[in-house]
Amino acid sequence: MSIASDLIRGHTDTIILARLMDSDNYGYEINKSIQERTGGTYELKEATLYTAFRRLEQSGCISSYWGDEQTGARRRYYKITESGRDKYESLIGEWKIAKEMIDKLIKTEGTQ
Amino acid sequence: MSIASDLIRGHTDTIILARLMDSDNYGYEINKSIQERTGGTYELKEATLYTAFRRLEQSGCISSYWGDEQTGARRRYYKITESGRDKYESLIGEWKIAKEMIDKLIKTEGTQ
DNA sequence: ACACAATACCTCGCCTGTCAAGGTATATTT
DNA sequence: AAATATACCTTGACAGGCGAGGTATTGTGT
Repeated sequence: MSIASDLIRGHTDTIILARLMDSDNYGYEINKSIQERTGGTYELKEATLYTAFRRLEQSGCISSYWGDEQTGARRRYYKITESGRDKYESLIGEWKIAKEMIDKLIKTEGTQ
Repeated sequence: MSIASDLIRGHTDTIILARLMDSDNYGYEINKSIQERTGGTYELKEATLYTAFRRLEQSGCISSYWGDEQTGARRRYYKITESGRDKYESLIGEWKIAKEMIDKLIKTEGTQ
């Protein structure tokens, strides 16, 4: 397994929502853009990715529609909803808190 | 559930190992020290804590022994092993990488 | 012409970690 | 006598990640 797969767990939704903040996009491309951002270090597994899409759609954070490609494989595009944008902002906030908390917790120096 | 329980997932082992780097300690006290460090914001649930102890002991990161208290409830003390110290250092390294990676992945700005 | 890789989607079932809910036993406080 | 705090533990359910499998279309290499 790669370096940090378990550490990323719980951030999948945030990562996907972030990719949809600027513009609609489809699964395969979203995944590639994630790989590019980490220089190939990290990639969402397809099963994880599509599971997350279902979860996010069910909870109203994203909606989906089929693209009208004349050629090539069909693409399902995802669009972030207003509620999804709110969710993203709140997840970002949680991450900031969690980051500080973890840093506090994994250091060896005594309290204070 | 509290703010960031799912985001901490995967760091439990690191958090526990960190608490044992300086000195041996027992479960209940370890958990209290974790609560104190976050000002009560976060606490490991007991089931999670003891599951983690089993896991860490099985993988050779910690060893355990019963304290010789003359009074009060019995205490099982945990001691970090050499291999546990190595593991801790490597987990810290992974955290640094993961932290940067997540920061890259959850931002909305374009690549580069 | 034919095989293979790449694009693009999807599901099933296992594994692992978390945790609610329950339990035990001792010591102290009310 | 009852409640609280200390201190340990297990069981079973649940959720997320992902390996392994699948479908269909288009482009590339020989």
